[in-house]
Amino acid sequence: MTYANVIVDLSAEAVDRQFSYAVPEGMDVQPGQLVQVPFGPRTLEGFVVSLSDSCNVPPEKVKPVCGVVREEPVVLPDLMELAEWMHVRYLCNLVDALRLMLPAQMRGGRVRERTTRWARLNLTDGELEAFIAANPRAKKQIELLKALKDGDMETAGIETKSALKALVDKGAVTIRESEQRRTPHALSNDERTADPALLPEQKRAVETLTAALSGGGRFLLHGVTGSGKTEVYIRLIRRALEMGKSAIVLVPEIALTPQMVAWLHGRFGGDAAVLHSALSAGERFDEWRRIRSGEARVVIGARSAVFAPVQNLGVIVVDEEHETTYQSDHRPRYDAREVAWKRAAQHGAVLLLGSATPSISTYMRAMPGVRPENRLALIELRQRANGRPLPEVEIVDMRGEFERGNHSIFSAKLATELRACLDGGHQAMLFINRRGHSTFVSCRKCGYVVKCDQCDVSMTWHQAENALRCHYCGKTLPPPKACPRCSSAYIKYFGAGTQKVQEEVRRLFPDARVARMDVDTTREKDAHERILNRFRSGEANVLVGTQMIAKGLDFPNVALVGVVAADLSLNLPDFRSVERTFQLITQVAGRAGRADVPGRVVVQTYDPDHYGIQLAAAQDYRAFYTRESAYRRAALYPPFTVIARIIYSGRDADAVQAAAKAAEKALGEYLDDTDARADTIHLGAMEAPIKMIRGKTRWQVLLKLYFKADLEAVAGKMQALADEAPAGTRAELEVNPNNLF
DNA sequence: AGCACGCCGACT
DNA sequence: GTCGGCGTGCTC
Repeated sequence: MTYANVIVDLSAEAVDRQFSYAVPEGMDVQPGQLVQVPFGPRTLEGFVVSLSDSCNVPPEKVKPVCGVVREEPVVLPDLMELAEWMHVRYLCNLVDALRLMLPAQMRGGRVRERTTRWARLNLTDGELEAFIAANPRAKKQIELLKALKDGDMETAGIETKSALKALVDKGAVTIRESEQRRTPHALSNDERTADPALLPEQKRAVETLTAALSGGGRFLLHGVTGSGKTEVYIRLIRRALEMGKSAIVLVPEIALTPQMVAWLHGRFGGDAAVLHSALSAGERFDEWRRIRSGEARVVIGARSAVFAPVQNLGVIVVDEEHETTYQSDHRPRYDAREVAWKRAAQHGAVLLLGSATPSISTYMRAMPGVRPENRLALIELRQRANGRPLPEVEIVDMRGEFERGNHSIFSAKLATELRACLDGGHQAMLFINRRGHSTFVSCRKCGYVVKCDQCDVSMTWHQAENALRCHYCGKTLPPPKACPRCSSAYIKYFGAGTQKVQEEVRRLFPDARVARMDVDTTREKDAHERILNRFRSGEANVLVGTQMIAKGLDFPNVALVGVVAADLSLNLPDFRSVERTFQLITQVAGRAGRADVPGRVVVQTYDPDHYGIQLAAAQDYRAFYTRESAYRRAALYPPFTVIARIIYSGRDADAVQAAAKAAEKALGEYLDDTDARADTIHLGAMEAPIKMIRGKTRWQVLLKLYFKADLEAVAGKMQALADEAPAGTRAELEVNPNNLF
């Protein structure tokens, strides 16, 4: 007797274990398959994790597998192993990890191959004539038969369905099915673009990397903006394909990197598959199948593409490695960079992390003294591919502007540069890391600031709908006419967002054609592309935007980049705020001067001496790394410690606080009992920096762990505490989260 | 996750 | 006296 050990497709800790089912005679069940099994009173889908000839469950309890959802296994052995690794690493249910391995719609059999049905003539010429003679009155049928003599027809295109049915019943016509792919892009190989020449630096990088294709290796490609990292990826992938291997390219967000997609498509044509959230269920499924079958061997996608079912993996590229989107913010809370590391190791593949501004923790692994198993080899590209120098960056002290009576959001310097840029027929990008018009609304008499009553954040004024909006829960309010606290009429709108910048450009430069790109203007489908196309074509000559415009864009005619308010991200209550600011300024500055037009960058700040801003302006990553890592080490922040927290939330503020306090106490006792106290800093229970979101009070229990601490054990304990959150409260464990708000 | 079993309050 | 609240336990 064969038994199938199945994980049922239910995400609950209580059922996240193997259940054994008998495999009925004649049913072909394999590991990795999706099957249907009886579970209590109902029938569920489940993943077969293994087969065995015996089982240790009383025989009367064992029920049979009732069917297979798909013939071929959906989770290949390597991905099964990866899921098991994630289950341990991220303290998630195994089923949560398994679910990532296939398109969501595939579970529950909600998508299948799309098939086209074709009608084919099943008669010889002689039989056809005999048919006509025998059925002279069947005009429609005869017409159809004659049409089919010229070749098969799609049944969808045949109007006389009754005639077709009659012919099929008589055996004169047969129906065959063919699989049709809903591939969103069909680029033939002859549309491919040619290879540009490589600089010596790029060439050496490609050589080093391709040498590692046979045995594997881990690399950090640190290349200044515009240094041609993409070209290095492409050459490496090409060599992998030549060796019969496949490649995965991870990008932060497909919608924001249309150019990367276009480049890969242009170079790899039909060998490339794209996975992104905007695909329809059918398209996603078909792309997945193209990868699964080996038809597509280059996969590009956001973080979940790290689970693409490629065979014979040769390389995983993680572009813009420092981006926070590689960390999932919901369960399972995996980090695609870590998963990529693990998956590359499984296959002896090359892992290539690329960035102009690597995260501090990644760069640290490329420094001497790191243990070999954690080590990344550093490859540097110091020159821009076009031979141009990096753009010149000027810092403007906005305090001085204010003293000189310039209360505008543009310094004299930025205004002059923008004027010159437009007069020269060039384009400009203005970056401000905040959407909306005014960032907060406050009473000049009593200092009251309008906050969302559901969230602990100030509300932003949006001009288009003349409403105050909360950027956390989306709630809107009409702007107050008088102060809600002191009734004074002196209500003032402070701070600037993208809308205000756009408005000011229009006011001060009537001849400018301004496009704006932020969450508000890109809600509609394809809006990203439309806005970028307007700018690329020159229809717009100023692009105002949030971080969306900071990454990866390559517009040759951009001569000026303005960072309108560099401090916005600097003063956030998070230990990574300086790192974020440095990355943003460096990245956005890199958008200027990418082709023949020299680039200029103006950075406006109220904190001009801050090292984050100074070193970003100097575009000196190494100096920034040295400074920032010294700070992290001294302040015991990651990557020198691990921060773990349980975040409690719920409508009942007292219950949330009590739950957090109880967990604090339980955790403290655990640390004492296990002698882990010395390896950790127990910061205890406290209100979260944002005390409320969507009407739910938030408390956190914070812990820092030194390297020597047993992370797995302590995090396991914290997960157990989170799982025991009392009714009415929710608890979530976060290990090194993206932000600590 | 569901669903059943099971022990204490307000109601036809 | 019953109907039903949701606490605990089980699903191969």
